[in-house]
Amino acid sequence: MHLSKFELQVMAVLWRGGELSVREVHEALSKDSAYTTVQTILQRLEQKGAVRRTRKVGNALMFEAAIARKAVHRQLIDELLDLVGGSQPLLAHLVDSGKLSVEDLEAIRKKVRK
Amino acid sequence: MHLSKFELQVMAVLWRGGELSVREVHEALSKDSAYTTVQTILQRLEQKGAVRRTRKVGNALMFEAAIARKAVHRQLIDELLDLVGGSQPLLAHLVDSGKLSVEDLEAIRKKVRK
DNA sequence: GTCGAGCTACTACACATGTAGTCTGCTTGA
DNA sequence: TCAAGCAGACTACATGTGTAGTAGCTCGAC
Repeated sequence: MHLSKFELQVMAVLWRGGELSVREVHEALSKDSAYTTVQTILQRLEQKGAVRRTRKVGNALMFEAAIARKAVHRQLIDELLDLVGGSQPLLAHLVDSGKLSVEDLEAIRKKVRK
Repeated sequence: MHLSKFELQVMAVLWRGGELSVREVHEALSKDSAYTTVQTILQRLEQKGAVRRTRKVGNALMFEAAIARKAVHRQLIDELLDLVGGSQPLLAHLVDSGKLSVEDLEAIRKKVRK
């Protein structure tokens, strides 16, 4: 399954918020897009099986993520690794651009040990 | 500027190979796509300013990358960081999926020191 | 019971992308 | 010199994606 950039943003909202209505997702997205646009994306996500309807609250349908955030993120990361040529180059880039500090590395090293 | 997945694959070939003809790029891509498809992609990349023609060798045009691999990769990585929520989660994923060893971390740590 | 606000379902459209065919012209070897 | 072949230019098309409007239904308040 492939999710577009906007679809991923909507998924991110659902992963954070759990069960949400279209309106709630729309508000979480800072309203850069129209309400109906968010609605359409949610519909497409449902067709793709990434999201499911749970119940109706008043007039509104509630949606929740139907796929795991971890799985999706892992796939994204794997694709990126292919493009940049592995973990080493990726980390090198992060260090270069100052996005990875010695403290970050230390924290991860502890995790690996466990 | 936004490059699609296939466009990125073509760029990767050019970053590796330097100045190449359409045929050479096509062969480097394992011929999963038709020759003319690669031709089209190269054309689009040229329109986007990601690639430029250098000279003619016999009948064939030669192409080379007009944008730096580093800059493109950095952008890709930044986008991914946004999606997964920063370096920490990214590294955590890498560790989880066994793509990041203690040795990798050690190597990077040395780099940071420098 | 009725009406209005809000929500869904359906439809639409432009642009990006992956894919590739065809036509025409240049190049080079015979 | 002339033809065969290779290459470029142009064209085409299905699908994905971002974007949003409209029509009609539903629920709650009065």
